[in-house]
Amino acid sequence: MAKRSAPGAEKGPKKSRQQRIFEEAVQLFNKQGYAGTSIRDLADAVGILPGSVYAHIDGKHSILVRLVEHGVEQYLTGTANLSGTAEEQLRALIDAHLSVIAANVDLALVVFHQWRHIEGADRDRIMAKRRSYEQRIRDIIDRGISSGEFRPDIDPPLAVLTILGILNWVPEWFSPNGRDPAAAVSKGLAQIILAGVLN
Amino acid sequence: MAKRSAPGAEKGPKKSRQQRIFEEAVQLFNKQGYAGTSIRDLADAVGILPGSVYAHIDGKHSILVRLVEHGVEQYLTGTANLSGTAEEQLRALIDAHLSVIAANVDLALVVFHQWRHIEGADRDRIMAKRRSYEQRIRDIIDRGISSGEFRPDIDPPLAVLTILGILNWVPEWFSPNGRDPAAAVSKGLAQIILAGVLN
DNA sequence: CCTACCGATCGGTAGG
DNA sequence: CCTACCGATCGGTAGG
Repeated sequence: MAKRSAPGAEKGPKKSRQQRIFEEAVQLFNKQGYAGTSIRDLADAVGILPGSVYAHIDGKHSILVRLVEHGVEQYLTGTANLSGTAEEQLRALIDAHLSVIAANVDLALVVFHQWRHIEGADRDRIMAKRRSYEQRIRDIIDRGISSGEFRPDIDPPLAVLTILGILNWVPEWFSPNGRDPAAAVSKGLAQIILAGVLN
Repeated sequence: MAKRSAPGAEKGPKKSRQQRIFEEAVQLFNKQGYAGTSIRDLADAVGILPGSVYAHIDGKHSILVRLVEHGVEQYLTGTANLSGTAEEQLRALIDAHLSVIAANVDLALVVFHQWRHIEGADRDRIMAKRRSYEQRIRDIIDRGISSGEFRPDIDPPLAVLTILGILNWVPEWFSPNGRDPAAAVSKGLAQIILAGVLN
């Protein structure tokens, strides 16, 4: 009875049931893992019966692929238009990366932990996008070394992995409701990262 | 027939079947996740029947708890006796941490990805050990700032999370058979980390 | 989105 | 460590 309210009475924007399923999947995949989450768990979470889930999705696996791929793409689109000096570009990338994480920490955790459950062509496609993002960082490092902004003794591949490690570890501890807002974390991490690479 | 050879004929040291189960569990948990790995998978991997697995272990969950707890403890024991200046201690910790990872990258991945499947008292106990390790890093940072070795404008909690991020991201890309030996990675990461904190 | 259901697989156990 | 088995749950489907 309380389920259906008048269309104009809802507080937030209307969410499709499919959208609800994806959102609940993020929480459940995070808590129980992909394999440990059943279609029945998902159905319970959105308030429908197990068989009805298939009216909205192709299968359990396609939920995971869509979540991870969409998640990865956010990092790419957030850093599509970098300009300025290498230092400015690196600062902008750090900020964009942390904005994506902070916007949905749970999705970030799904992206980094559950992608191993994806195989074959889906995995190849997603990995290619991740590598493309890593290359974006690599290009900034190379440019910074060439321009003399960054220390010449830096090992570029290792620097990329270091920066990725710092940034991708953030979802493990960051809380949107914690005492550190995302902007403060971004500023602090940018300071540490830049201190390590600047000439 | 080929299964049982004369006791002295084996190449490596004798491994108990229990040990074999734990080793195969590391691989399987990594590939399929804890929930996605069945007792039957484990039994197949060690060459016994599903029911026989319970002659060696208490249950599926106890395998996970033991792997993760043992894994976490390695980081603590590897850094139990640090001495010298803050810089020396930090270098030693980085080296010890990477030695533990390099000794068993797959176990490291299980530790960092599968601990979420552990709940209750087991989880509390393991998390306490993790926090104890983090405090060990924190103490080094604090000491380095006090002594003037490290930059005074460092945010200690953030520095700890940065270092943990760099180190704990290593299992995601490190290959023991890759072109970078563990010692080279340790040296490179130490250089980058120290550059970020040294005064 | 529900009813009703499928074959497969799950963790685990009794008794040897 | 095997034989033989248990009740529970799994992803997914036909037909409405």
